[in-house]
Amino acid sequence: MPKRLLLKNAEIEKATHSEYFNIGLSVDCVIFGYEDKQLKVLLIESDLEEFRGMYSLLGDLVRPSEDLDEAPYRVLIDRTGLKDVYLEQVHTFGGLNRHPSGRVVTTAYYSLIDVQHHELQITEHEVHWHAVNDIKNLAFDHKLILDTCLARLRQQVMEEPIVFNLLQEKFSLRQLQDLYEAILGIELDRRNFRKRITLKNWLVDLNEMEEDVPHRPGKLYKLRTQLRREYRMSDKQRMQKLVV
Amino acid sequence: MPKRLLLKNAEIEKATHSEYFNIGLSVDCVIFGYEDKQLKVLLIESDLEEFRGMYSLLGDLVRPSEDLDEAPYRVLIDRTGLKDVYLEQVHTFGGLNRHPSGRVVTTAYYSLIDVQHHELQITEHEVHWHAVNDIKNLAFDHKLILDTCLARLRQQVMEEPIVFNLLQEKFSLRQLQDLYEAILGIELDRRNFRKRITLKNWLVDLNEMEEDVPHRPGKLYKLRTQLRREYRMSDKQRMQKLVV
DNA sequence: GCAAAAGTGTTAATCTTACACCCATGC
DNA sequence: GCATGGGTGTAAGATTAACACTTTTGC
Repeated sequence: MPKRLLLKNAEIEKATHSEYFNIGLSVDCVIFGYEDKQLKVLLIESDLEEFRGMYSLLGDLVRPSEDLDEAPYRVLIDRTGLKDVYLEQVHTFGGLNRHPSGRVVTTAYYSLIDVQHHELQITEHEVHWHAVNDIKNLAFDHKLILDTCLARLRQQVMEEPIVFNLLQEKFSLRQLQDLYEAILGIELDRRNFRKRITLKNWLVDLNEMEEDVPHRPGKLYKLRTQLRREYRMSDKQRMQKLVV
Repeated sequence: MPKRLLLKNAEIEKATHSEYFNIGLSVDCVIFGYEDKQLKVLLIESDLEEFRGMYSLLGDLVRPSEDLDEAPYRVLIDRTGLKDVYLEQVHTFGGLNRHPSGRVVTTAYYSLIDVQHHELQITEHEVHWHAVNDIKNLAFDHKLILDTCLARLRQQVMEEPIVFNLLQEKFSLRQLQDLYEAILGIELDRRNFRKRITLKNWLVDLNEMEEDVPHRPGKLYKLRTQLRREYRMSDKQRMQKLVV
């Protein structure tokens, strides 16, 4: 007899499977910043004995009454004081033994923030910026998570104007190029770079110049206002916009 | 006093947060197939009262002792009898009220299978192929999941030789082009299509001809063996290969 | 005047697109 | 012999890659 013909309601379904509601769910944030011409990521010294002396990403368990996509915002606000950050879900890691506390599945997000943002406050003194290139290993499977997010960032950066979240509002083309080079890990031709950026029509010429540079100052630009609005949003918010 | 300086061990950490281990985790599979020049997806009539008469994706709760990435394989084997399928994790959906049974977060995968595979057996008679283009709505948030997976498939298809998982081993260029058109929803120029495919060097000419076609038969090709090995693997397996 | 970086254009190569005719087969 | 799709090449346009010199400023 095909049991599927008997409709169940959701309450019965839940009771039947209650033993399955026994997996922890967390989010981990790869918070990228840009400083000293290097791509950096915010890490905290692990507070677990098992990973003494190692660093880990910033994350937290998802609360039972919070949307999955809200959790990384909470983490960002708690750890950096910043809201309205750019956030993108990347991948969910669910290996059986990835966490010593038991079964914890984690959804990884990456975030781009301006390290000079006036509201940025990293209060905990165990939290620091680390150059991505210098990171050899991390607690848990966080090195894999970092690598996955970095690969995704590199891919996205070629297509959409998201890197501006890593810069202050005003920047020169040289600063922008340095940033692309830091993210992609390659050198770019200056003329071709400027041509491509111009073609994309992302920028507004501010008719201002750099100041206090020990050489000929460059022009300052900013991201077009409409794009800045669009690409400071998370992918979730963009997705909702698509639906409307 | 900064509490973070007191190292916790994992056991204490778990005890502290036990109330958080109260979220269900499931996987949902968007199983794509190709038949009658249409992209199809495998759906089941919902067995929940709340969604009576609606269809939903094939999914299941993740077992406490199973890797997240193994769960969709189990679903595939249970529902289709197929193993070694192409599977790719796409996105995790964790809205608060997405499931009437309570808090269930789901990780969506898409899969590509050959509807003519000799081992394919869809035993449950509530499970059927549906043309993707005809699907207007689904139970839960499954329409959103389907759309997200379709968008990802369209993107991947342009870059990597994965569509061959939807075809039998031998195929003509016409069949291949029809498939691309079905997935992308656009028409392609035959000459340019053949040129691009030739350039990519994905195919081996089998020196065989189509049979039983009511017109001039086309040549048959297959995917190069090495690529077939690589791209029948899931992204998890490919990722592991990268690490080695 | 020298060091440092800004700013700028052209050419060759590659890739993409659009497009039309003859050919082989089944009926 | 006719209907159906198989098979093929070329030219124009767009994109990308490589490459060097002059200008402006701070010191």
